[in-house]
Amino acid sequence: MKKVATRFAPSPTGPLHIGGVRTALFNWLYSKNKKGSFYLRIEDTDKERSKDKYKEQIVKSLKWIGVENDGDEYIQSKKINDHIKVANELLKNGHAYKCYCSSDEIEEQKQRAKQKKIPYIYDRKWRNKNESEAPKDSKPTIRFKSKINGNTILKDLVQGDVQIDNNTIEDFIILRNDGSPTYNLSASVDDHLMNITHIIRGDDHKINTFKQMQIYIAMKWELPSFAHIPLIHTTEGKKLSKRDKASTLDDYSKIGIMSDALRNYLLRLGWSYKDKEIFTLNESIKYFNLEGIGKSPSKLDMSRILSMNEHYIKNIDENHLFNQLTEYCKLYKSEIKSDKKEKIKKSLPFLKNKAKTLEDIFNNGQYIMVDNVNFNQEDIKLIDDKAKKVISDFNTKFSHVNKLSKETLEPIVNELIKSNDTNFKGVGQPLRIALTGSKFGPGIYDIIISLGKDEVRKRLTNKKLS
RNA sequence: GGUCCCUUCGUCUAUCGGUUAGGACACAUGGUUUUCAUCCAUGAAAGAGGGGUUCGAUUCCCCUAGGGACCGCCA
Repeated sequence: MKKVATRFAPSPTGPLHIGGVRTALFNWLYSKNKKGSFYLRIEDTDKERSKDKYKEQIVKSLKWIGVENDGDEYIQSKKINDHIKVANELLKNGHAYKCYCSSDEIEEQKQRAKQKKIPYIYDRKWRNKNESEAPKDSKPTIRFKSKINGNTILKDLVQGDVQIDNNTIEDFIILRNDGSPTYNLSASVDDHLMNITHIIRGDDHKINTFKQMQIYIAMKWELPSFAHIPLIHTTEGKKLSKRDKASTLDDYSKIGIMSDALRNYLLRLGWSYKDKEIFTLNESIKYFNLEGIGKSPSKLDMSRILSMNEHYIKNIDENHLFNQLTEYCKLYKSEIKSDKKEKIKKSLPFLKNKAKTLEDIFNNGQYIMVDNVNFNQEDIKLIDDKAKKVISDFNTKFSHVNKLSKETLEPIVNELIKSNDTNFKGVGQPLRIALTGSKFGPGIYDIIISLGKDEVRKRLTNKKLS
């Protein structure tokens, strides 16, 4: 058995969206499961649209989600000569021919086909014409001589046997009239040269596969296996595109989605293993297979992403969570001041309890991170004379407490409930507003302990409360 | 329009001819609770339609309908 090799081959012409990330993930997982290799190939032969910043974004995205390529990135534009060499070989052995049609001529044919509502397919005009009839001063394109008769069966590892009439595949261009190779040529040559054994890619490539298979066959190369995975759809049911909102990884990381959670979500989108929902990285490598990939497209569902993230927030190691949080704050919010870090870390057990995202934890922990309380304009109105008395009464008794814990604080609160003839809310709410600026938030004892004695006393004597 | 693909709760899915069609998210209700949450329990919720094949079809085949992808000298 040949060693399994997969690849992910994006073109750096736009930001990588999560459909691409999932394709990369599946390729990577498959290769790791088979103890094979996974390569990253940058298909940058469209010089006009390829941008370095997109390439960097792609590399960064894959790294973020945990997909690592073996070896260096393969830069397609550096291999153009290999592609041209193959084109010439195909030309020499009769599998390709020169086409002298001008682009205007082709364009006209397409228009005509559109008007007549018949499918456009290149009319193979130059397939059998003699070179001597070629117009002068006209540079030809090189077209692949596709099969006209019979049919081809693609044994797709996800979709099963897919049969197509050969005459529906046109004589596609492999070399432009400027001599540069086109996608189908470059991709097949590279896949062959890289010894790719399994090509796992989006369903939208299926027609290309039939073209590329013909190149393989004409060159007498050993065919790789193909697996076409269903596309990810938007909630409207259309193919996800770069223009769609919330389609890049950054769109998710900036709202505080963690990479492990998104990886797990993407893994389960279109793939399943029994009833298992949560997969560690190692488990996903261990269980991933092509049989588990479904045949129908799946829609993106934000609430599932959120709940997956919530699961990870509540279950991962707290040190790890803290690191993720500090990194997140640094990147997208404001860096947590060093004197607040320890307080935040200790408070994570309850801060994370009501969070679906890192952003939620940031918001929940805001009261610890700030030096001065930001009062909610509506909530501060709840501080009436009665509340003020509760606050100052509490402060008096609190000043005698040395060790902060629920056990030492609860008696004080209970006393105040009695002496002020109120209920827990009558005490808890004013204190919460005084300490955090909002009537919503963590439990009052958690707040007090997280802030520390000095900070609590400082906040309880805030002039805005008197 | 042509070619190809798809179709189980709202969503992601399990089922590989015999199940009260299972799980998860979301939703609803109840309980716990000091606010907001968490947590726990319960509930509602699906085989697109029609033909076959079979003792028996969600499962296999065909047709219809609906949805999607592709149809570049882009990748």
